[in-house]
Amino acid sequence: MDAPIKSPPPTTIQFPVSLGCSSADHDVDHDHHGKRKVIDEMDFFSDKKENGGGGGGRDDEEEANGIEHLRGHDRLDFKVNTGLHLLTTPNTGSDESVVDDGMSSITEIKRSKSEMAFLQAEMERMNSENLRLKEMLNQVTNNYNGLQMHLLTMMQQQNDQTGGGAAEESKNGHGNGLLVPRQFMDLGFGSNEEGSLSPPEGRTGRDMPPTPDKELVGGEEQSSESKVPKLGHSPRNVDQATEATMRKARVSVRARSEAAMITDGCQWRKYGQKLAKGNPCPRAYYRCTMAAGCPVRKQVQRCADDTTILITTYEGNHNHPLPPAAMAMASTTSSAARMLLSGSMPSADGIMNSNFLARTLLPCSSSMATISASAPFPTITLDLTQSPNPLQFNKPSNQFPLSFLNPSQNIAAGGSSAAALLPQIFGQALYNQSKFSGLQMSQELDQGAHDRLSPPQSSMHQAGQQNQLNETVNALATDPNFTAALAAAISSLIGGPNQNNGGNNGNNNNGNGNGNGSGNGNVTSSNNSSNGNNKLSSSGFQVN
DNA sequence: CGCTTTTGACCTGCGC
DNA sequence: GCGCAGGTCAAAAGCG
Repeated sequence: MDAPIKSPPPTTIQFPVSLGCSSADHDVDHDHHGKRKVIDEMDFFSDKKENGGGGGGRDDEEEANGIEHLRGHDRLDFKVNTGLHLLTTPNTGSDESVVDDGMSSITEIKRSKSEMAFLQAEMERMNSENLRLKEMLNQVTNNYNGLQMHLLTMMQQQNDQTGGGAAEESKNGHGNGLLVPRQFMDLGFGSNEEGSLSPPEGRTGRDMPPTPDKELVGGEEQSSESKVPKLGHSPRNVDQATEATMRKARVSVRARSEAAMITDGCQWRKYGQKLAKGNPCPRAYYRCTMAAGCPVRKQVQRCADDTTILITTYEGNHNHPLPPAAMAMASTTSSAARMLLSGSMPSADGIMNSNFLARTLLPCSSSMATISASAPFPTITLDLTQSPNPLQFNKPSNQFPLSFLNPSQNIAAGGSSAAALLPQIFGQALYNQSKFSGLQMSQELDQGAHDRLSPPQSSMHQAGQQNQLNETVNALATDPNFTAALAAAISSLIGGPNQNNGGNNGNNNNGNGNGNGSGNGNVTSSNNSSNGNNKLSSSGFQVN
């Protein structure tokens, strides 16, 4: 309920990501890169107002009146409202018993006025609280960004010193100024990893990425043979080991959707499909086609137990700038992977550490972020199919069914900006967690950077920032109000208990559709119907 | 015609 | 060594 924040620009926490990406941007992007239109995708970023089915008009009204922007808070408001009403009920009764009919209307007006005043006061209170939370988040974000920038700057300088800088620049296609976007396409470890950025080599004519992991990883493959990376003795070893594992680390996102796949802002090309054992639903393999040689891949498969659950597994880091819509998910998965790796680095207790982190991240739900130790590759699973919070409010089943919502529209329309921030919340929280949990790693990294950066003040400066950030995050993590608010926001955004997919994943029809102008939302669960013979109707598996 | 998807074949790792 | 399963390749087909 941050409605009263009137000026649109500062309505949200200002992440470096340009959240202003409109669906139009998205569409444009798609148009640039391919003619294909996405037909049936679970759109994490469209803010198509699902509840529009029952209350589209209501939404407009409320937004126009500035009554609600965050639905989660809306629920809160509703509760408050209800409570007030209940409290005033006795008065009403007494009034009725005493005052005759002529006076009743006046009394009623008075009562409604006082009620209104109450509500307004309550709203103001909520607003101020909301603002306060936003400021806190802003502060954390700023600290984080500052630190991130600083680290990247140092890494860049380090690269320059080691001769990698030029390559880095040429790869990015920009100068130093690209640090900001970069931090979201690849959180840290920018330097050596770019071995994978080598230009496409002699693959056959198509736009296929030149090399699968083996070639991309190259010499690092040996180091990644051991599933759990060995901690090197030098920071650089740590860096390389982490990079190698980073490519093997996977981030799995479970989301409830009947759409064929989620729209995460990237462009994917399907390169294979398999029937995995134990699951009648085929597993589809995609690789990122936004840049030649991008090592990022993803697997999409439906859950065998519940076919409405879509499991998307990401692997690798993008080596190219991403559109804002893609940055959210990319940063989320990248951060999750980093958290996973940093948490699992110290061999044995790593898993526990990671679980602890997951729990710390989402105190009200240990099941939202789980880490698999048994998988061949370290995998972190973000489960968006469950309602983690006992505070979960009953919401209309159509409300925010499956999508993460489109940041742009959320902001532009003054809609649920928190929804737009969810990936960032995940990503940043995860990343922060990874930093603080795997502290020894980050410290070593920092140390490694410091070793190459003579100025002691830089280390002091960074240490100061680190401490500040540390304190801030610790304070936030231990602040039950914050965690509760965060949990409430997340739980209000992630599908409620009854995401019955009513209206057939209307999450796809955000107005003109996200990158797809044609009939959408008609996912006839083609997966299920056709997976027997390993065939999928094209309508059911359109890719960006 | 160019691009994407499909799909059978192939490669690789792992367990027995 | 063999079989199995996961993952990838690439020719063919489909689509706009």
